Amino acid sequence: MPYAPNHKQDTRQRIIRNAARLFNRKGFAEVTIGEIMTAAGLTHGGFYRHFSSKDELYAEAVRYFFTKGAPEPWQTGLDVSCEPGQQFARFVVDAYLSRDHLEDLDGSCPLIGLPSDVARSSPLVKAAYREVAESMIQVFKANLHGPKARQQALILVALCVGGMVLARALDDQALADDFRDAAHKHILVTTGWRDGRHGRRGSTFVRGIR
Amino acid sequence: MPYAPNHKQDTRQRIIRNAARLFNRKGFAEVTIGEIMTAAGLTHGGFYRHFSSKDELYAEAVRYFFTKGAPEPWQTGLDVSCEPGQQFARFVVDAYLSRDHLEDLDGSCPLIGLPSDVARSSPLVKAAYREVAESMIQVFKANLHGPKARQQALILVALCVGGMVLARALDDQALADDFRDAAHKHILVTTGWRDGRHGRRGSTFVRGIR
DNA sequence: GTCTATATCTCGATAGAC
DNA sequence: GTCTATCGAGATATAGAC
Repeated sequence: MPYAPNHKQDTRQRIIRNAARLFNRKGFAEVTIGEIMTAAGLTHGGFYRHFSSKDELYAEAVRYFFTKGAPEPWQTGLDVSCEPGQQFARFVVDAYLSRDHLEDLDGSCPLIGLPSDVARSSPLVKAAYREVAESMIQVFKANLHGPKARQQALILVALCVGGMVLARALDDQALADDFRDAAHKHILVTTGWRDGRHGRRGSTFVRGIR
Repeated sequence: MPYAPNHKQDTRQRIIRNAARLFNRKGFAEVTIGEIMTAAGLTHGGFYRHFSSKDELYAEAVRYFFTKGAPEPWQTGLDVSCEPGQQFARFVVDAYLSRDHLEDLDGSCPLIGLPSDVARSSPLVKAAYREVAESMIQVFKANLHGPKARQQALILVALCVGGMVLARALDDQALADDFRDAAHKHILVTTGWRDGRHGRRGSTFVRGIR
């Protein structure tokens, strides 16, 4: 018996992990199944023993980010989704709008890596995308107060995603940085989390976040 | 002489117009040249007498929105880019975050229809995308005051784009509406343009905008 | 469970007639 | 300027050996 009991599960996870990376970097249509399988150390013939279609894998790959792919502290926060105080939410904002995150084409949040791809995808994929969005809303909402906590959380998510999506699509790094900084400052000021300085110490603060 | 003097120009414009619509709806990779040419009433063989590659057409299609594709008042504002008062900027925000705009998959602003596609495209395409983004920044900036006018304009753009990009990618219409409304209210309140009611009269206010 | 081999299809781009 | 015809590359998905 040459296969370990959970060998297939491991292989499946390896496929998903590599698919998430490749989809994030190149988009859905531009990645081939053969490419994914090769990256996972397999040949493309065996793909259909794990997934019934490329689309099904796509949904799994989107979900992957917040189940296994996100950095450690983000991970933790998503599980409990109500860490004490504002420390964690502040950490997420810093990390999300950081240059590291902008440049991490492989491992970034799918919310900013795949928005227009998902908008045109199957319900299966959109559902996975919504799960990620809702968990992000929850993270912010848990650290806000008052009756408008949810509405404010939505604004923070829209600002984080909007700022990063634009920064990603722009060839002009100065303009991209302006978008990130403006969004970051505005969030810190309107939430009262801090006086609103970023830029200078932003990148060191979140170094290693991916 | 069976061809009118500007026949080629007209044909070229017809190709671009149909390409913009198809790219917006289906994404870059999912649209074939044959499909575009058929929509323009031609066969795909003649394509390369107008464009040297699919990529070149893509850049033209992105640019098309704000040179010819946007609704009339938006058009006007983009040309002059400094209408008097806040009336025009307010109009743009209403229209941008409207349900009509959300549902207009063919004719929407490329900023929200193609962000992740453009992020992975050639410098040519990204340059066109930047032109659209910068013109939108200008529209807002011209209607804001003080030394922070530009920074505030960036925030408005990020909120408009972020809110709509998320709304587009979500299968849940209630959540999509929440994002649009939250972004809209927040903009009106922080700019002081109005007290911040949307939703109920939002769609009638911008009816006919596309 | 994973391999090789292949059927079937579709695309971008070119060539040459009209 | 636009057509028809076609090349060559590369895709998804399947079949069957091991």
